[in-house]
Amino acid sequence: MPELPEVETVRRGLEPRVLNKTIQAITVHYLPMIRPLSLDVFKARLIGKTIAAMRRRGKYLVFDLSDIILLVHLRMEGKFYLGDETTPKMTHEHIRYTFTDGSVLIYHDVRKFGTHTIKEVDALETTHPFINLGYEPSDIRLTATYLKNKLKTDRKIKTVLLDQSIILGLGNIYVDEVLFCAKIRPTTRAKRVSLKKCRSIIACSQKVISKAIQLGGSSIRSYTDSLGISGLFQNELNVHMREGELCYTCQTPIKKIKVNGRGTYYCSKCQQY
DNA sequence: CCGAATTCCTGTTGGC
DNA sequence: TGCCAACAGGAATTCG
Repeated sequence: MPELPEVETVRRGLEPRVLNKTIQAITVHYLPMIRPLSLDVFKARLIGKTIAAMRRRGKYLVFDLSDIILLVHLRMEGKFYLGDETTPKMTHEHIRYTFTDGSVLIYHDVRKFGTHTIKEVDALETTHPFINLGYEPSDIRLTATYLKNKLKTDRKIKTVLLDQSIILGLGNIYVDEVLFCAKIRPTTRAKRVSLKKCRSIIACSQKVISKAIQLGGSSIRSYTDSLGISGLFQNELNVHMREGELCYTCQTPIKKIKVNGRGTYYCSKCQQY
C-alpha cells in the first residue's frame, strides 16, 4: 500500500529512467483505469508527448508532459516496471507506455484500483483532485493552528489524519506510527486533541515520513523487484502489524482494533488519550 | 452538512 | 486436504 514515502521512492527511482523519453504507443488492458475513459482520446492526447519531469503530491505521481499532465495514483498495489519491446505481458499488467527509444514503462496492479488521468496543466491545481488536497507534512503552512482548526469534528483522530484534504500522504501504516509517536490513541475524538498535541502530530508526521523516505519506504506484503518498492522502514515500525508483540517503550502488548473498518494498531499504555 | 457504510478488486489467510 | 468466507484498504460514492 504505497503511501507518501513509497510514492516518493518510486518517483526517485523512475524519474531518471524516463526523463526526456517520448511516448510512441500505449496499450491499455483495463479501460476503467484511465481518464478520460475513451481509449482513442487517451492515446491521442499522450502519444508524441515527452516526459519533462516527474513530481509527487501526497500519494499522487505527476508526469509533466510539456503541455499536459499524466496523473497517476497507485492506490493499493500499483507498481511500475521498466522493460523493452521483448518484455512479455505480465499477469497483472494493465497499461504499457512504449517510448520512441524502444523502452517500455509497464503499469502493474493486482487489484486494479489505481488510476491514470490526463489533466490540463492550467487545470491541475484548480480542479479535482488537487483542489481539495491539504498540505505536505513538510509544508510550512502546516501549523498547529491550521490543524487544530481542521479537528473540529466528532470523527476519530485516525480517520481525520487519513483525510487527504488536511495532511497529505499518510495512509494506514504511517498514521498508526504517527499516532504512536505523538502518544495519541487512534480512537480519540479529533475535537479533543489539544493544540499542543497538534504540534506533536505535525512534528511526528515530519519525523516518521522523512525517516521512511530515507529508508526507501516500507515493504509490507509487497514484491521487492518492482521500481522503488524495496524499502526498509518496515523494520522501524513501532506498532503497525505488531499485534501481541511488546511495545519497545513499555513492554505492553500492542493491541489491534478496527477504526472505521481499518486495521489499527496502538499501545494502550503509551497512547492513553 | 456530517459521518458512517459501501463499493471497487483479487491474492492471501484462517476456520472448519 | 480442500473449500470458501473473511480480509486487506484509498478514495469515490451512497446512505442515514
